[in-house]
Amino acid sequence: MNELVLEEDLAYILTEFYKTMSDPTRLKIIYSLTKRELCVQDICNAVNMSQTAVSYQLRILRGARIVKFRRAGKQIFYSIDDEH
Amino acid sequence: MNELVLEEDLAYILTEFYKTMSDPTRLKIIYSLTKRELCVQDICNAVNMSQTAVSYQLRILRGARIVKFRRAGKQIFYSIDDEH
DNA sequence: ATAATATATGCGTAAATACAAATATGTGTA
DNA sequence: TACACATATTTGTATTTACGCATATATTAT
Repeated sequence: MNELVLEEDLAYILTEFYKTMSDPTRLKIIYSLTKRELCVQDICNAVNMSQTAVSYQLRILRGARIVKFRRAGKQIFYSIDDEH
Repeated sequence: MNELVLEEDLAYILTEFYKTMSDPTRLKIIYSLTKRELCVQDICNAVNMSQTAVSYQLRILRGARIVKFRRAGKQIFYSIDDEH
Protein backbone atom coordinates (compact mmCIF):
# COMPACT_ATOMS: atom_id res chain seq x y z
CA MET A 1 0.00 0.00 0.00
CA ASN A 2 2.60 2.48 1.15
CA GLU A 3 4.67 2.30 -2.02
CA LEU A 4 1.74 3.97 -3.75
CA VAL A 5 2.06 7.26 -1.89
CA LEU A 6 4.20 10.11 -3.14
CA GLU A 7 6.03 11.81 -0.30
CA GLU A 8 4.36 15.08 0.66
CA ASP A 9 7.55 17.17 0.44
CA LEU A 10 8.38 15.90 -3.03
CA ALA A 11 4.82 16.45 -4.22
CA TYR A 12 5.08 20.02 -3.01
CA ILE A 13 8.42 20.71 -4.68
CA LEU A 14 7.30 19.24 -8.00
CA THR A 15 4.01 21.11 -7.86
CA GLU A 16 5.78 24.42 -7.30
CA PHE A 17 8.03 23.81 -10.28
CA TYR A 18 5.20 22.86 -12.60
CA LYS A 19 3.19 25.84 -11.38
CA THR A 20 5.90 28.30 -12.34
CA MET A 21 6.02 26.71 -15.79
CA SER A 22 2.25 26.70 -16.30
CA ASP A 23 1.68 30.20 -17.61
CA PRO A 24 2.05 31.17 -21.28
CA THR A 25 3.59 34.56 -20.49
CA ARG A 26 6.23 32.98 -18.27
CA LEU A 27 7.02 30.29 -20.85
CA LYS A 28 7.44 32.98 -23.50
CA ILE A 29 9.74 34.97 -21.24
CA ILE A 30 11.83 31.90 -20.49
CA TYR A 31 12.03 31.05 -24.17
CA SER A 32 13.18 34.53 -25.14
CA LEU A 33 15.85 34.46 -22.44
CA THR A 34 17.25 31.15 -23.67
CA LYS A 35 18.25 33.06 -26.79
CA ARG A 36 20.10 35.89 -25.08
CA GLU A 37 20.18 38.25 -22.14
CA LEU A 38 17.42 40.87 -22.40
CA CYS A 39 16.31 44.01 -20.61
CA VAL A 40 12.70 44.35 -19.48
CA GLN A 41 11.64 46.40 -22.48
CA ASP A 42 13.10 43.80 -24.85
CA ILE A 43 11.13 41.13 -23.02
CA CYS A 44 7.94 43.18 -23.25
CA ASN A 45 8.41 43.36 -27.02
CA ALA A 46 9.29 39.68 -27.35
CA VAL A 47 6.26 38.45 -25.43
CA ASN A 48 3.99 41.32 -26.42
CA MET A 49 2.87 42.13 -22.90
CA SER A 50 2.76 45.28 -20.77
CA GLN A 51 5.66 46.32 -18.56
CA THR A 52 3.56 45.65 -15.47
CA ALA A 53 2.62 42.16 -16.61
CA VAL A 54 6.22 41.31 -17.47
CA SER A 55 7.60 42.67 -14.19
CA TYR A 56 4.97 40.69 -12.31
CA GLN A 57 6.01 37.46 -14.01
CA LEU A 58 9.72 38.22 -13.70
CA ARG A 59 9.30 38.45 -9.98
CA ILE A 60 7.83 34.97 -9.91
CA LEU A 61 10.60 33.62 -12.12
CA ARG A 62 13.19 35.25 -9.87
CA GLY A 63 11.55 33.67 -6.83
CA ALA A 64 11.79 30.27 -8.49
CA ARG A 65 15.45 30.96 -9.32
CA ILE A 66 14.71 30.37 -12.97
CA VAL A 67 16.06 33.76 -14.01
CA LYS A 68 18.70 36.07 -12.61
CA PHE A 69 19.35 39.76 -13.31
CA ARG A 70 21.96 42.45 -13.27
CA ARG A 71 21.55 46.20 -13.34
CA ALA A 72 23.25 48.26 -16.05
CA GLY A 73 22.46 51.91 -15.54
CA LYS A 74 18.74 52.48 -15.77
CA GLN A 75 18.13 49.10 -17.29
CA ILE A 76 17.96 45.68 -15.70
CA PHE A 77 19.06 42.72 -17.77
CA TYR A 78 17.57 39.30 -17.20
CA SER A 79 18.98 35.92 -18.14
CA ILE A 80 18.40 32.26 -17.38
CA ASP A 81 19.82 31.24 -13.99
CA ASP A 82 21.93 28.25 -14.92
CA GLU A 83 23.35 27.89 -11.41
CA HIS A 84 19.97 26.77 -10.21
CA MET B 1 13.99 39.86 -32.86
CA ASN B 2 11.58 37.26 -34.13
CA GLU B 3 13.67 34.33 -33.01
CA LEU B 4 12.89 35.46 -29.46
CA VAL B 5 9.18 34.71 -29.68
CA LEU B 6 7.74 31.37 -28.70
CA GLU B 7 5.01 30.33 -31.09
CA GLU B 8 1.57 30.90 -29.56
CA ASP B 9 0.31 27.37 -30.27
CA LEU B 10 3.34 25.77 -28.68
CA ALA B 11 3.12 28.06 -25.66
CA TYR B 12 -0.49 26.99 -25.25
CA ILE B 13 0.23 23.28 -25.52
CA LEU B 14 3.12 23.44 -23.06
CA THR B 15 1.11 25.54 -20.64
CA GLU B 16 -1.73 23.06 -20.66
CA PHE B 17 0.63 20.20 -19.94
CA TYR B 18 2.36 21.98 -17.08
CA LYS B 19 -1.00 23.05 -15.68
CA THR B 20 -2.23 19.47 -15.45
CA MET B 21 0.96 18.56 -13.62
CA SER B 22 0.83 21.49 -11.20
CA ASP B 23 -1.45 20.13 -8.51
CA PRO B 24 -0.26 17.95 -5.61
CA THR B 25 -3.34 15.73 -5.68
CA ARG B 26 -2.91 15.04 -9.39
CA LEU B 27 0.80 14.32 -8.99
CA LYS B 28 0.02 11.88 -6.19
CA ILE B 29 -2.60 10.17 -8.31
CA ILE B 30 -0.20 9.86 -11.23
CA TYR B 31 2.50 8.52 -8.96
CA SER B 32 0.23 5.86 -7.46
CA LEU B 33 -0.84 4.77 -10.94
CA THR B 34 2.73 4.33 -12.11
CA LYS B 35 2.91 1.50 -9.60
CA ARG B 36 -0.17 -0.37 -10.71
CA GLU B 37 -3.71 -0.11 -12.00
CA LEU B 38 -6.08 1.09 -9.26
CA CYS B 39 -9.80 1.57 -8.73
CA VAL B 40 -11.09 4.91 -7.47
CA GLN B 41 -11.32 3.80 -3.85
CA ASP B 42 -7.71 2.59 -3.95
CA ILE B 43 -6.66 5.98 -5.29
CA CYS B 44 -8.62 7.77 -2.57
CA ASN B 45 -6.70 5.76 0.03
CA ALA B 46 -3.34 6.26 -1.67
CA VAL B 47 -3.67 10.03 -1.92
CA ASN B 48 -5.81 10.44 1.20
CA MET B 49 -8.50 12.52 -0.48
CA SER B 50 -12.27 12.31 -0.74
CA GLN B 51 -14.02 10.45 -3.54
CA THR B 52 -15.32 13.73 -4.92
CA ALA B 53 -11.89 15.31 -4.98
CA VAL B 54 -10.33 12.27 -6.64
CA SER B 55 -13.08 11.98 -9.27
CA TYR B 56 -12.70 15.66 -10.02
CA GLN B 57 -8.97 15.30 -10.63
CA LEU B 58 -9.37 12.05 -12.56
CA ARG B 59 -11.60 13.83 -15.00
CA ILE B 60 -8.89 16.38 -15.64
CA LEU B 61 -6.25 13.67 -16.05
CA ARG B 62 -8.56 11.84 -18.46
CA GLY B 63 -9.05 15.03 -20.45
CA ALA B 64 -5.29 15.42 -20.72
CA ARG B 65 -5.00 11.77 -21.82
CA ILE B 66 -2.62 11.12 -18.96
CA VAL B 67 -4.76 8.31 -17.56
CA LYS B 68 -7.15 5.83 -19.10
CA PHE B 69 -9.79 3.64 -17.46
CA ARG B 70 -11.78 0.47 -17.84
CA ARG B 71 -14.93 -0.59 -16.08
CA ALA B 72 -15.03 -3.90 -14.18
CA GLY B 73 -18.48 -4.36 -12.70
CA LYS B 74 -19.20 -1.61 -10.24
CA GLN B 75 -15.62 -0.47 -10.14
CA ILE B 76 -13.62 1.61 -12.58
CA PHE B 77 -9.92 0.93 -12.85
CA TYR B 78 -7.51 3.68 -13.81
CA SER B 79 -4.02 3.39 -15.23
CA ILE B 80 -1.44 5.54 -16.95
CA ASP B 81 -2.23 6.13 -20.62
CA ASP B 82 1.01 5.12 -22.28
CA GLU B 83 -0.39 5.55 -25.76
CA HIS B 84 -0.51 9.26 -25.26
C1' DA C 1 17.87 69.91 -7.52
C1' DT C 2 14.71 68.63 -11.17
C1' DA C 3 13.30 66.00 -14.86
C1' DA C 4 13.22 61.94 -17.69
C1' DT C 5 13.60 57.08 -18.14
C1' DA C 6 13.46 52.11 -16.69
C1' DT C 7 11.67 49.06 -13.63
C1' DA C 8 9.17 47.50 -9.41
C1' DT C 9 5.25 47.41 -6.33
C1' DG C 10 0.60 48.12 -3.97
C1' DC C 11 -4.22 47.72 -4.79
C1' DG C 12 -8.43 46.23 -6.92
C1' DT C 13 -10.65 42.73 -9.70
C1' DA C 14 -12.29 39.28 -13.10
C1' DA C 15 -11.41 34.68 -14.07
C1' DA C 16 -9.86 30.12 -12.88
C1' DT C 17 -9.32 26.38 -9.59
C1' DA C 18 -10.00 22.70 -6.05
C1' DC C 19 -12.98 21.10 -3.16
C1' DA C 20 -17.36 19.79 -0.17
C1' DA C 21 -22.05 18.66 -0.15
C1' DA C 22 -25.76 16.90 -2.49
C1' DT C 23 -27.41 14.37 -6.18
C1' DA C 24 -27.31 11.54 -10.39
C1' DT C 25 -25.86 7.48 -12.97
C1' DG C 26 -24.51 2.88 -13.79
C1' DT C 27 -23.98 -1.98 -12.21
C1' DG C 28 -24.75 -6.12 -9.60
C1' DT C 29 -27.84 -8.58 -6.35
C1' DA C 30 -31.93 -9.98 -3.57
C1' DT D 1 -38.42 -4.40 -9.13
C1' DA D 2 -35.92 -2.49 -5.44
C1' DC D 3 -31.82 -1.77 -3.20
C1' DA D 4 -26.82 -1.32 -2.30
C1' DC D 5 -22.53 0.03 -3.95
C1' DA D 6 -18.97 2.54 -6.86
C1' DT D 7 -18.26 6.43 -9.33
C1' DA D 8 -19.51 10.78 -11.75
C1' DT D 9 -21.51 15.26 -11.94
C1' DT D 10 -23.77 19.61 -10.51
C1' DT D 11 -23.73 23.58 -7.60
C1' DG D 12 -21.81 26.77 -4.48
C1' DT D 13 -17.68 28.83 -2.58
C1' DA D 14 -13.15 30.15 -0.67
C1' DT D 15 -8.76 30.82 -2.59
C1' DT D 16 -5.42 31.83 -6.01
C1' DT D 17 -3.83 34.11 -10.05
C1' DA D 18 -2.67 37.45 -13.80
C1' DC D 19 -3.24 41.74 -14.92
C1' DG D 20 -4.38 47.03 -15.31
C1' DC D 21 -3.85 51.30 -13.13
C1' DA D 22 -1.56 54.26 -10.23
C1' DT D 23 2.44 55.08 -7.75
C1' DA D 24 7.13 54.32 -5.87
C1' DT D 25 12.04 53.71 -6.53
C1' DA D 26 16.48 53.91 -8.76
C1' DT D 27 19.58 55.85 -12.14
C1' DT D 28 21.20 59.24 -15.40
C1' DA D 29 21.18 63.77 -17.65
C1' DT D 30 20.34 68.72 -17.51
